[in-house]
Amino acid sequence: MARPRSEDKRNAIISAAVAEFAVRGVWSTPASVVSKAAGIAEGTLFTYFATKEILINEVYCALKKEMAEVIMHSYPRAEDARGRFQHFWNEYVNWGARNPNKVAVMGQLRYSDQITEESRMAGSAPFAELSDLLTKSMEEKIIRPYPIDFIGAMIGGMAELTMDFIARNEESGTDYCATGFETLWRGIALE
Amino acid sequence: MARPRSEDKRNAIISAAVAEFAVRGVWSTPASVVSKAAGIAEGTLFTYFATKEILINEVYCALKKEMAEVIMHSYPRAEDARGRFQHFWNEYVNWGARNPNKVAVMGQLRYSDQITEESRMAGSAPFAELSDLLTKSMEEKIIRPYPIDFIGAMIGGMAELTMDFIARNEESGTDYCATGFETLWRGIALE
Amino acid sequence: MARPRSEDKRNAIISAAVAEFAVRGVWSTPASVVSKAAGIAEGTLFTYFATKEILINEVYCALKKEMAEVIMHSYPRAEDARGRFQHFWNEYVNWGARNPNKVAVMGQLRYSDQITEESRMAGSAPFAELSDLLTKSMEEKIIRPYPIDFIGAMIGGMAELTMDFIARNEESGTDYCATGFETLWRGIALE
Amino acid sequence: MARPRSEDKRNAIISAAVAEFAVRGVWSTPASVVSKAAGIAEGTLFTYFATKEILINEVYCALKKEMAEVIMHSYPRAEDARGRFQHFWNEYVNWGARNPNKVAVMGQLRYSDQITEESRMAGSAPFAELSDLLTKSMEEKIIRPYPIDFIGAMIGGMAELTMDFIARNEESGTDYCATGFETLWRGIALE
DNA sequence: CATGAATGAGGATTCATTCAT
DNA sequence: GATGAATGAATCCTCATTCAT
Repeated sequence: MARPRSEDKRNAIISAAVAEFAVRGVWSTPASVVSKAAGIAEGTLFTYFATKEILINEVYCALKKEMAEVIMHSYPRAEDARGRFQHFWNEYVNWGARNPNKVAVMGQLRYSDQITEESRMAGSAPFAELSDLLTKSMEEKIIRPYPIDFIGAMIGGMAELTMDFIARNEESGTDYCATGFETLWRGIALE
Repeated sequence: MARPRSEDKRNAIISAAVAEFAVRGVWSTPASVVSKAAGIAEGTLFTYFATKEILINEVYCALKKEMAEVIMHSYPRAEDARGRFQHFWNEYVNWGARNPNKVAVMGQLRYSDQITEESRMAGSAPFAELSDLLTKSMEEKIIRPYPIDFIGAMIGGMAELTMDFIARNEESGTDYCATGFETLWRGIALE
Repeated sequence: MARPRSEDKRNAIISAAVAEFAVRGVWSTPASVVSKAAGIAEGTLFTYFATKEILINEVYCALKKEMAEVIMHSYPRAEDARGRFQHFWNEYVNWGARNPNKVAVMGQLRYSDQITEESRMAGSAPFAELSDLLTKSMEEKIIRPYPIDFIGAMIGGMAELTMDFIARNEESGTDYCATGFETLWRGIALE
Repeated sequence: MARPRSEDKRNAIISAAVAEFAVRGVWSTPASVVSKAAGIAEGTLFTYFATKEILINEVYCALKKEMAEVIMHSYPRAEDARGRFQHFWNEYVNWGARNPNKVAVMGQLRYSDQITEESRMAGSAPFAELSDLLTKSMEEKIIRPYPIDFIGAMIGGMAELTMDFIARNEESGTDYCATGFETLWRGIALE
């Protein structure tokens, strides 16, 4: 299967898919709506993504990749553990607050069984450094000795919840980002 | 008098819907699959639930109601705040761990815009006492003065994540229920 | 098949059917709507009329019979041909103008192939005397020597059209009934 | 460019619809029967006519248009009023006699409330010249001063009835077309 | 006999995917 | 490669009729 010509078109499709999926729901959005939103013909979509399921998986991976890029771009390898956690938290939460559509789509996809194991692995790869940070911090008794994936899930879950609050309560004076991080940190940090 | 409408059949439909929705996804499960699983004719489903959307809302309400019953059944009004939070946590988390299907369906439904405002209100009504507990505890400086709905969301989110871990790691020796609660409590409690 | 108990209920069903058929169309009106309008249970309708098709045929016959009764009730056997034609015309047209629902339903049924030959014959029987009048008038050179069924159809068609105009233009000052008859009579009368 | 939408196919659908509607009734003919008769897949019908209701309206307009073309094609603007009326009558009646299916369908659609006001206007537009003829003839005291729409309805009603007789009595020696016109003309003409 | 729940064969669409142009 | 018409299986829902109560 040769790569189709235009990378631009591929991206347009993914963007359109995210926008439509967020509003209409992943499972209720016909492929034809995505292609129309992307400004291409119905059939063209299938030269870029052979099936709708593949498109969905690619959307998932694209979103994960974008997230990773945003977060890792300025990852402060020089700071201490807490600082690095906070950096991760801030970048992730703020990215989510700025991109509620993307968060909504990730929410629909995260536990879907249409996402292949392959996609999940591809999606989590860019976060390896974070995983390292977790392991090291635990060895150094900075955070509590709980199962790593459980802590990871708690961080992720709390962050998503937090970005959701920010996006839905823009006018509120509360600094959900800071509040969320403090709560989490008190929960997992030693001492 | 004709055959009365059977409460059993209604329940069978809801159970079947939960089972199928959990496995195939709410939006990908045809009404015909639900009726077959419930052991009734396709048309019969629609004498109990006029549309699929209504069925979905009723499933949501039924699940919320069941959760509330399980949790509130033995709610220890005599204990102190922490004890009552812990009771809520334990009952909720363990119910979820025992009923991963139901949790999966609730997860798909929670943010769906097919759930009407009416259903949401009906679903949250039985949890009024919990909401009280939250307010009072905050007034009494037992928990931190964060926005109540934010704290509520954190409790709910952490609990769901925890029950998910229990269900998926049954063999593990970790006491996720306790770990989760401690983490949460350190995060939100004052002192 | 024994005749079911209540003649009242039978009539209620037919009235309800006429009312609903007129508004919603014969073919778009579910039997359940008719039974509800008649104030009986869905199943009960079928003890009075075994199938919907039979109900439709019975409605047709009932309407024809009512028309005949109204027209023939005061049929002036003493008058001359023109007078008798005019009587027929007036009674028919005015009945139709007073009962637009019934006219609408007859209009839908007249050419339907769901009306059996049997129903058609039963429906035309009460008009035998009129048929006689036509034959005699032709023999006596009062009306033109055209095929009798053609003249009959012209009378019927003009009358229906006229009653329709009356019903739909109640406020108009025009005496459609007289105008229609004059037009018809000039057309078919000799001299 | 993809396959262009085929005008032939569109026409085939309309023809098939007329044929099936005439035999089975407009409301009792499933869309699937029409598509099969037209030799296309069920889904294809809906790329030409988004809903069955739209198909029905298009059938109505197509029939009206065809009628108008047949009648107006050789409209004798040079002749006197009676001649022009007669031309209209002859063309209309003979077209109807040759196309009993189309007449049957028009009969079902004429008073249906599924025909939109838009369709009715589109359908009556080509007959404007006829409407003029009516108005002028009345001003010139050629026909009687009755409401124009009433006269129009009488002409139409008598014509339909006449074409119906021709179609159903082909073997008969009677010249229904002439008989019908004479009857009508005596009825509406002055003098 | 009256009731209305139960049934399941349709019926009008919808939509992922294919394929002629 | 791009297009969008063509396809037909699948879906939600309707409704005439049956039958348990």
